[in-house]
Amino acid sequence: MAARPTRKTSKSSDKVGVICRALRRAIIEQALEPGAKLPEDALGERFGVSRTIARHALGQLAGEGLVELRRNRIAVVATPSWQEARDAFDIRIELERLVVRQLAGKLTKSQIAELNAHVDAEDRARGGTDAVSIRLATEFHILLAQMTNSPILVRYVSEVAYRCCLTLSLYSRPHSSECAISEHRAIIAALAKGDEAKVMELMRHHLDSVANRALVAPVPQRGRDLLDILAPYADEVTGDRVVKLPKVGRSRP
Amino acid sequence: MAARPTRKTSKSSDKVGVICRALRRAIIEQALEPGAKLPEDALGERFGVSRTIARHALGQLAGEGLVELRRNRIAVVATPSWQEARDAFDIRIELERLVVRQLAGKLTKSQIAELNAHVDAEDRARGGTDAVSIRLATEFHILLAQMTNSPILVRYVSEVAYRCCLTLSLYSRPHSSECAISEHRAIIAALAKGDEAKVMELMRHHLDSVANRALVAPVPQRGRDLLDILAPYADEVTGDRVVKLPKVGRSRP
DNA sequence: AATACTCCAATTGCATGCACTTTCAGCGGA
DNA sequence: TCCGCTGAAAGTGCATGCAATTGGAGTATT
Repeated sequence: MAARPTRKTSKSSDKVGVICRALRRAIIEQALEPGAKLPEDALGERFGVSRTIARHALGQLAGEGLVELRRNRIAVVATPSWQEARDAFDIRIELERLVVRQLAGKLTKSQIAELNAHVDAEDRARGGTDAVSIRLATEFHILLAQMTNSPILVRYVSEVAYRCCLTLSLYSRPHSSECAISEHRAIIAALAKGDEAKVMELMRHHLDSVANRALVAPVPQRGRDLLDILAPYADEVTGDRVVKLPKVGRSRP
Repeated sequence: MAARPTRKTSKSSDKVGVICRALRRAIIEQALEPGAKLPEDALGERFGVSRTIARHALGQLAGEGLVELRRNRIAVVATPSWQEARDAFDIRIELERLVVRQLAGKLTKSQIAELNAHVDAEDRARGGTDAVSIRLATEFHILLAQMTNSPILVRYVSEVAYRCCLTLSLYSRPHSSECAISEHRAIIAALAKGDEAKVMELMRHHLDSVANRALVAPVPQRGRDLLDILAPYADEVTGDRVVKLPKVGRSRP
């Protein structure tokens, strides 16, 4: 009757959230490379919402460090420097050691089964693209974090893991997932056994080797980074530009 | 000279940022208690901007965990559960240990002077209100983080420190700043000496004792928490409400 | 040919308006 | 007296419109 004003409000539209998730995924699967432009109009049109919503979503992603938001300029997918990437991994190591410390010996049978199932999926995806492997590997770590039942920890682990994903697409050589997968299995085993010290060390080693495999060159400053290097200097100058950077072949002409 | 289109674009209005900072500060100084309502209209009017901007700012703060955003409802200052507070402190300990690990033995003379000056300020503020003491103590930790030159670390330490501030106002007994201040001094000394292990242990002990002083009761579930406890249950039911919570004396009538 | 200038299209910054949802005071029935 | 109902007020969700800024192609100048 007229007495039921909202029939299925539970469908909480949450358009901003939807767009955030979509963009996040697109970014970590490298469908959107670092530096890719994200105009509000285009996003809005693509997702069937107004600029307002797209804008709001970009704001959230900027808060997570996945998107760079410069005033009056088109938003772009973040391009972390090599040092920032290293910092992100350092933080991630500590956070995820905390995760496994809290989890060691406390997992239920069904949780362990769930973890194993996920790694099986990773295994199955080995034939597919790198992007999918990387996403699945990342989701394994997020799954672990979720099992702590600590929303804050989940948030931070997710964020920093996504950031690390982003850097993989920048600095990584072709991803080799074999070792990552076996290390995931080792971590599950140690968690089940409840060996806290062991699993913390395993996690450190795992993430450290991922980082070292990813961040190959100490500070190579490849290609288009030149633009970003000069950006802060140019921004310092308030009114007029210093040099008009000659053509350096932007990501793609 | 009509050729100078932008005279001082550096005045980047950044209204959203201004509001965020203002609200953040109001929250950590307990001018806005947990649970306080934050209607978009009111904020917009207060800061001389439109609802759009206020809304955007609330979105950012929600991302930082300082504000709770429920669909179609007025935003409120976040009310972390006791467990979330404990989790936040655990994360904070690990992050700040990372900070001092990176900083040990690497501080310049002027940086050490800056830290000492800050603690002096904390000392001077001992006569003032708790709110200011807490804010200064928190800012000491953020200052440390900034000296790592790692934007990511700064962001996470700041966020989690603000969250902890929030919990202090919920669960803390009257703040006694003496020991905190002396511990800050001890940390500076150990940093200057470059004793990495020592300073990491100092930081752990410092934050742990702050947490223990703050989170006194294991899980007392005081007063208005009742509402929050029942909230998820009520939300599960889509259409109609289960019970109409009787008067429980909301924050203030 | 290379550089500087100008102007227009593209895009963001922000406010406002409308539809929908929640809240709550007031009213009527048990 | 207590409970449930109802309608208006308050508040959010979102789209759209306008002003301001930026980027860059085209033109003028050396």
